[in-house]
This record gives sequence, structure tokens and C-alpha cells, in this order.
Amino acid sequence: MPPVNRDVTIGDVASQAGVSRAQTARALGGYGSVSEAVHSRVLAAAEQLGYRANSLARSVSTGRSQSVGVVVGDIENPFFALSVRGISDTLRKAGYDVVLMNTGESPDLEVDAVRALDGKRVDGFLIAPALAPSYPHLQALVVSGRPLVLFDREAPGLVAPSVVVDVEVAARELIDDVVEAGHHRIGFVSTLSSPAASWNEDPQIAHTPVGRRLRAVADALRAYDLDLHAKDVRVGARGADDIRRHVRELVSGEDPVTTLLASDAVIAVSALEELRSLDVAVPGDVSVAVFDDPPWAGLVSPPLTVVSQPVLETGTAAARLLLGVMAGRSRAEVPALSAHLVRRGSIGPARAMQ
Amino acid sequence: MPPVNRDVTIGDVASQAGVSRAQTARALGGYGSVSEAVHSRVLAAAEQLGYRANSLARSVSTGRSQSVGVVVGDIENPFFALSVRGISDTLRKAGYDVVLMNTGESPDLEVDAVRALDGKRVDGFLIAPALAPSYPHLQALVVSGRPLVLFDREAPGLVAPSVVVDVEVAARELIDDVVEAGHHRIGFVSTLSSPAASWNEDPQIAHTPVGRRLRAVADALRAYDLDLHAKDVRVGARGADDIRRHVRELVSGEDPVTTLLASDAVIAVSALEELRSLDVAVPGDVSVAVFDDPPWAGLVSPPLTVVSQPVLETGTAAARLLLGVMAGRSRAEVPALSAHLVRRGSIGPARAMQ
DNA sequence: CTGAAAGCGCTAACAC
DNA sequence: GTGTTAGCGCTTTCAG
Repeated sequence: MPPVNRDVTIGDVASQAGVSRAQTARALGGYGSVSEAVHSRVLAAAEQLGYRANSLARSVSTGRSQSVGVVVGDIENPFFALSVRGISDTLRKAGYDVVLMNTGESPDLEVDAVRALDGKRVDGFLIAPALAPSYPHLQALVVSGRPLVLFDREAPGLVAPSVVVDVEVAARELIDDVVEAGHHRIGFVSTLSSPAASWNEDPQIAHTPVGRRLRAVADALRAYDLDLHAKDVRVGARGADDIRRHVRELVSGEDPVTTLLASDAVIAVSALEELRSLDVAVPGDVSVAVFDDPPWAGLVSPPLTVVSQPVLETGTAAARLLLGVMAGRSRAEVPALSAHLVRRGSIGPARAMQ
Repeated sequence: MPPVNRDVTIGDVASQAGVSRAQTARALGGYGSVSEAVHSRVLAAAEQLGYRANSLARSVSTGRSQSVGVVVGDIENPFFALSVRGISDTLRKAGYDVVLMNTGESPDLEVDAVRALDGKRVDGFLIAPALAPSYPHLQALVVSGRPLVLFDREAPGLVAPSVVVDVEVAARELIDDVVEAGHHRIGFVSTLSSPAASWNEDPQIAHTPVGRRLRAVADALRAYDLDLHAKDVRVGARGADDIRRHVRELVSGEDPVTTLLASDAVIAVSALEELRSLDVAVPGDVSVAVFDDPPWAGLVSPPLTVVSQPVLETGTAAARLLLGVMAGRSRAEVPALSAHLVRRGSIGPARAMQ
């Protein structure tokens, strides 16, 4: 009596095997105690009927879904792609699936995403929050005690662990090199829209990777009594053309910078394109460094000096941390991840002042 | 009477609002008909109690989950990352969530992934199947009528639509250029393990992007009475070092190739690294082309001539196709996507025979 | 080790 | 419009 137009259920398997539904469920679900005889009888019946477990029904019954929600701004971004791989691999080994939400860095979509995941009763959340004035949706997760771990970014005022990369030491080493090469005018380019006029006035930016990089650079410069000039920090670039415009403005004109810092590999591509079309030599005319170590960094001329970040580790660490939180370890240690400087060849002596 | 240690349910909201559960569900779920008065009363009660809809329960009841399962080999791979972005964006607009499974190209994990997704009762499947001898797990989906769309790869013998990129025309243009530049020995490097001794003996490879590229190249060469030599096709490279070894063997020795084709950007990076360390000039000593157009292709010296593929479109097209299938349009048109040649500068005159 | 029965939270027929 | 009632498929007491 195979069911006509509906899924095979545990009940079907039960009658086929001549056992109770409860016992069938135990055999199929691998819990409780069931005799060897019943076990094999049930499995045979299930196989014969083509039974497919319905984990949705199980979840509504148990209250757990064995899946975690992951929210990122842009899965296309190699940083997130690689993080998600680390997350996915780590969680799978622990028996969890990943429900992925891509927000396009839109705070509204992020709110929707969290709501949807919550509706699916995911057992935990892994979120790289988009830049927003406040985080009521995340706050709500926290107050209702749902396991939440942030990564790549932090949310000011939120008491949730966050896995971020420490760039201080690497940035200091970088700036040491740069300053010792005679540079004192440094430009920084990033894509990150902020309402604030200047980067260090914006409390939100401070909690983003870009903010941390900027602060680390500024701190390192301060040791030499140098400053990051406000007009040399371009954090609001929008798209390739805009990046190139910012770069152009920074390296040309009256008072050009002699070192250019790209906030990530995407920025670096546009920046290098612009420098090339401007016939600006690297590192002859301007030195360049990138906060990211893309696979091609060593292939261009000159090979790029970069601050390399442990990206995969960010993902695995965040996932592991979340597993701890879900297991009830509330006092989980947030792992320390550090970037490191890779000297290749795009930092050179500062061009003599004209 | 807020519930003690359990989720707020529709029942709680109902009593708080003084309406029946059914009516409350209708108001909250936005279906059926409910008066304005009741509607607002329910919403207020829900808000006040902090009600969170349980879409799992809904799914158990309705039989639909409003989510689709996506299975890829490696989310870290820019191709998949970008495809998934297209998929995710397209599906979200249609009201579907994405459950992502990363298999690491392991057929076993792929089987597990499909089973897990099926257990979650996803409404459809979007799969880039790993290379395997056969596809019983996918076949099972097909026979039980579950919406399934493949992308990037095909599964021999499976009657499921597949969204792949047509490289024939672009490859022909590329080979025209190459042959007219005087080349007749062409090497091809890829990472794809196959049991077959030679690429064109393996029926599985034919259905992968790599196989399509190889075939297109071979076909184009044939027009000139030229052949892809078996020993010049290296499809089994494993990891960066192995890729470099293959490249080394291809361009050196008695009878070197004069043109090197990289199957994707990852291969290209290692290949270019090896050529550089070998002091082989491009395109002076050997010409190079890549079946992929990474952002940095124009940055290296020389800028890379590539066959560019519509990656985002692959994702969106596959998602749209799946939406059609899920909507019951069984005779959906598989969209035609084509690659195109981007001439930049890595193809040059063949080195004179020594 | 086994089974009966109640319950998870929501939807859907059916009456009113 | 609204409420009643019976499910959806699985788990989980609680007896035995």
C-alpha cells in the first residue's frame, strides 16, 4: 500500500514493517532503544517504500533544526566566499547545515534575512553586519538568547562575540617600512559609505575592518609624529570609476601622496589600473600596499607588498565559536587572529620633493 | 500571560487578541480574509508578545518551504561565488531562501548534501554536480519529480535542464588568432581528476566545463588540420605545485608547446608564476590565454587574452529556470549563454623553431 | 524493548 | 468574516 500522491511517512513504514510508529521513528532516527530485529525490519521497509525523512517535522517537534544562518554582505567578495567555505566545512563536520543570506550590504535586507532565518528556527547565527545606525534586529537576537557570533565586523553596543582580524602589528611594520623609505604623505582608498565627513568622526566605521585598518595606520604614523590627512582618506568610493577618480586625485595635483594604501584587493585592481593609465610608476613614483593578499599579488609588476589576513581561519574560528555558544559554553574565548606583512616590492624610496 | 520558557505561538497571540487561532493565523500569515479590526488587534498582540513566526511548522503543514537547495563543489572558487550571488539575488526576489551546501567536489558529500536538502523539503535544487561515475542521487530527484536544474556542468544520462556556457565560438576565434600567429603546438592545463588516460576517452569529462573547452579547442584546431596532442593536455593537476610542474614540462624539454591555455584563473596564476620563475617571456617565448576573465587579467604584463564567461548570468539564468520549473512550466527554455574572446596581449608570434 | 497517546506550531476544510 | 476541528510528520512521555 504505497501512498498515492503524498510523501511516504513513518506511519507507512511502520505498517509495512509491522511495528508501531514510535518504534519505527526510533529505528529511523537512531535514538531510544530498538532491537536488532526491528531495526533491520524497519530499515528494509523504509528502503522498499522509498522513505525520505522529513527533518522539518522533526525540527518543529524537537525545537532544533541542525542548521545555522549565515548573513554576509556580498558572497561574491573573495573574503566572504572564503570565510563561508571555512564556516560551511566546520559546521558540516559538526552536523549543521548552512542557510546563506546575501544582503548586498543593505541594512533593510539584513533585517529581512535575520527574520527569515529566525523563522526557520536556525540554531545559531553567523553575521557580518552591514554598516547601520543601530542594530535592533541583532539586539533582539541577543536578548532572546539566541546563539550569535559576528565576524569581520563588530556591532557597537552589542554584547555578542565577534571574530575579527587584528591588523595593528602588521600595520605598524608596514608603516615602519613606508616611513623609513622617506614617505610622509599617505593616501588610503576604500569603498564604504559613511555619513560622516571624516572617517574618525564616525563611530560606526571604527567597528569595520576598514576602520580598524585606518586606525592602525594612523596609530603607527603617530609614532613618527605623522598624520593621515583627512583629504587623503577616501572611504566612500563607489564603483570602479569612482575608485579611479579618488586615486587620480590623490596622486596628482599640488600636493600628492607618495604612498597609496588600498583597503582590499578590489580597490587595488582599480587603483593599479588608474596608476598605469596615468603612467605613474610603482614604486618609482608612488608606493603601494594592499590590506589583502589575493592570489595574483605576486604576479603584477612590481609584486605587491600586502598585509595578509587569515581569511579561511576567520570563518572556521567564527563557526567554532558559534558551536561553543550553541553547546552552552557562554564564556567562550574569542580567538585572536592576526594579519601579517608580506614584503614584496611595491614599497620604494619616496620620490624627492619637487 | 507571556509563556514561560517556550516560544510565543499563534495560540498565545490569539488569546491575547481575543480571537480564534485560525483568524490569528490568517492575519499573521496574510491569507484568507480578515477584518481590519481583527487584523490590527492581532498585529498589536503579536508585537506586544514578541511573536516570531515559525516557518518550519508552516512548511510541515503546507508542504512547501520557500527555500531551494544549492550544491556547489567549492564556494571559494570565484565562479561559484559569483554564480551563487546571482542565484541568491534572483531567488530572494521571488521569495525563496538559499540553503547552501559545499561539497569540496566530493561525490559522497554531494550525496549527503542532496539527502539533507531533501530532508529539509526544499522546493527545488540547483546543483553543479561533482565528477562521478553515475548520479543515482540526482536520478532519484528526477524520478520523484522534484524540481532540479543543473549549472556549470551536466550529468550524462540525466533528463534535467542544465545551464552551461557555450565556448565554441570564442574558442574558435581564439584558435584562429593562435594559429595565425604561427602556433601549432598547444598545451592545456586544468585541475580535474579523471581515471581516463586521455581526456577524450572519458565520457564524464565531456560534460564538464573543462571538457567543453577542450572539445571546442580541438574542434577549432581540426579546421587547420592540427591536433591537441595527448601529452599536451594536462587535466589532472592537483594543487599549485603540480600545476607548475605540468607547465614546466609543457614549455621545456625537447618538444615544447608554444601556446599555453589555462582552464581557469586559478590555473593561470600558478602557470604565470612558473613561467616567470623559468624566465619564459610571454608572449615572446610562449603565448598564453585563459578561459576566465578575472579582475586582474588586465593588470599583469602582458595583459592576458582571455575567453570571458558570463558567470553572474549563469547563476541568475539557472535560478530563473528553476523558478519556472517550480511554477510548473515543464517545458522551460534553457537560456543560451556564450563566452566571448577578449584580446589583450598575451598571444604573440610563435617562437621560431630552433 | 515496545506501544499508545499526547503534543510541537501551523494550516485548511468546513460550517456558521 | 469567524470559529471549530482535523490534520501535517515527527518526537516524546509514560506505561508496561
